[in-house]
Amino acid sequence: MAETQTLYAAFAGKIDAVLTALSDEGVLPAGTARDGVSVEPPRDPAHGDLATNAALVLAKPAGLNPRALAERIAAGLAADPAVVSAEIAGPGFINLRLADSAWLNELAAIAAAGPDYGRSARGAGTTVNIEYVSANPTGPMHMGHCRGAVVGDALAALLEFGGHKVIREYYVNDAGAQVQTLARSAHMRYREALGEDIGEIPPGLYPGDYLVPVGEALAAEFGGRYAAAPEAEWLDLFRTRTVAAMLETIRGDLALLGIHHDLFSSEAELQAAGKPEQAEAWLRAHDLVYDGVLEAPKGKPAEDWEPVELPLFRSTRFGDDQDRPIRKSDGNWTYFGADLAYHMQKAQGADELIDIWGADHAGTVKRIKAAVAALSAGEGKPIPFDVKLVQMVQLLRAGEPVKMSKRSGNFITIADMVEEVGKDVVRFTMLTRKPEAQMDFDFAKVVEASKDNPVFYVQYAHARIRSTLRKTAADGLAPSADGLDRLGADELAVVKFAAQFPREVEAAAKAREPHRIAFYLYDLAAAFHAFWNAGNDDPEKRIILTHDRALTSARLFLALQIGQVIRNGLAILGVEAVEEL
RNA sequence: GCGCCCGUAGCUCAGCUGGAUAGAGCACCAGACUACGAAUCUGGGGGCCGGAGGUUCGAAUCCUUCCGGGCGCACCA
Repeated sequence: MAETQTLYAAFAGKIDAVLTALSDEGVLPAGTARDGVSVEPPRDPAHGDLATNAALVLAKPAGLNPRALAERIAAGLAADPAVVSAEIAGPGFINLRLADSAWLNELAAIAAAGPDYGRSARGAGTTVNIEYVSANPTGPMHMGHCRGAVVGDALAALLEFGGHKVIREYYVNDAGAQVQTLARSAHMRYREALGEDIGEIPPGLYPGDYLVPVGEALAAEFGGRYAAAPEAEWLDLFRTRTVAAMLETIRGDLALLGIHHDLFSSEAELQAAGKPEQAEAWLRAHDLVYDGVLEAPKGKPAEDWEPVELPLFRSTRFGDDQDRPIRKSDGNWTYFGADLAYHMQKAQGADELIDIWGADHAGTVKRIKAAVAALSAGEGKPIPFDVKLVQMVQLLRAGEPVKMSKRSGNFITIADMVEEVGKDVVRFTMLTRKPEAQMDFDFAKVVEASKDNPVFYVQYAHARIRSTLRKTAADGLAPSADGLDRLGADELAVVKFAAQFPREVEAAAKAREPHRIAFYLYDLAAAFHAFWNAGNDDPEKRIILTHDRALTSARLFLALQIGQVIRNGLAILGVEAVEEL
């Protein structure tokens, strides 16, 4: 776990040192906050290599003219040997131009860190629990689960790379009415396996034939014992068996996407352990749960609405629109009541919680946030908690929406998708849009091998690099850092882009947005392709120069490191970097 | 009616949590292959960042309000 001192981090430190010096001289008031000070590449490369807004941000608290302050800071920075020039621009930006050696050193840093290049200690080892997928264990994973699964998994990897410990968790809803329906459906298949003619699966039960093997297994295990027995004798048993079988299926489906959770938490076990009761008792003791009557729902005509007294959580105190029941009128826990206790349980094993939910659950975000906020007090510590909503994916086939009918059990499964287009395409494509925006997934487009398909574009850049290295290795040419000072402007442009990887990772981790890595990789691939193609116009710019082995080795070294950065980025996304297409 | 998300080039989308003249791809126009992999690259046109106010040195970004689209709004999970 090498922590690389990256170029951007190094300059942030240098700027900070200059500010400290100015503070010592009395130019800056002591204790002036430096939070807003940033170091970033300017949008326009003509402005230089790095820019800082330090003077703009600090001018006001220091009571100074921004440009005057900028001159003091720029003078301090210009003294650094790695800085070729420090110019003041616009309202008070300081633009730095760096010596080529500074960038070439970064290339060496990539080589030294290898797969750890870009890894950050920013997370400071704090534990983040990410709950994602958590699909009901009533059938195979289908398309609707896919995006959240990929986004959650990539976010987990991103946060790990960003210096957090991560718990990947799956909440198994094995306690409600739906899993009882599942058990009854399995019982039908069980009777069928025993030779009974069951005809059509009755409406309300799960018709999918994925339960056929479950029925067969039950028949093999129990024979005819429960065929005509009253439900009370087999319901729990069949539920347990069937849920276990469904979870096996789901684990297999997730594995196809390269997803492996650390923890599967059972709602039934949570309830059996009395966790919701404990939560309720604590909340009642703090006047956060009371017995009350909900208002009739608005917006829809409430035909069958009846006022009933229920135990209500005071979520309105935390910004929700309505207090929310934690138990149903039959005394059982509502989904929310159990989920509340579940979040308390998760908080005990982590410093921070993240839930990845489908957008169709947006309406319940406020209440669960309210619950975690309330329970923070009970845990004696604030529990940072974020719910990431993942919007719908519309499946298309060459522009035409794919019809899916859940009722008939005819839906596109994740296994179908992976089989048709491959894991890497599914994962990368799901990450080429910010999660909160709706998205189309067109089976025809995602397998297209062209530059408007980012997966292939990035893979192609990597494959080109690997292909070049294979070819030169066969000729006895090896990458070498010895002649790096001979690299020119075309090479440096790519290096400068690659050097931004660590800050992209940090920014993406901070924002919890893995899709940024996908976009960055696309841009990095573009920078490499541009560099490559310069060799088409001018043969002297090709990587392989038969008349100059030293320069070839230096360029190979560059290519090797660009490939490394692409691999590191793809690793975060869970996408394999291929050797050839 | 209420809540959440979205609205950026003709189309599909980025925009580094407030920075400089708003960027990519597709499409369109004009170019680059006797190949280190052209599945690529170079150049060009194309914008009231949905509208209107506000906050400040500075707004696509933050606040208010309207318009348009999506999702949700029960003791379902």
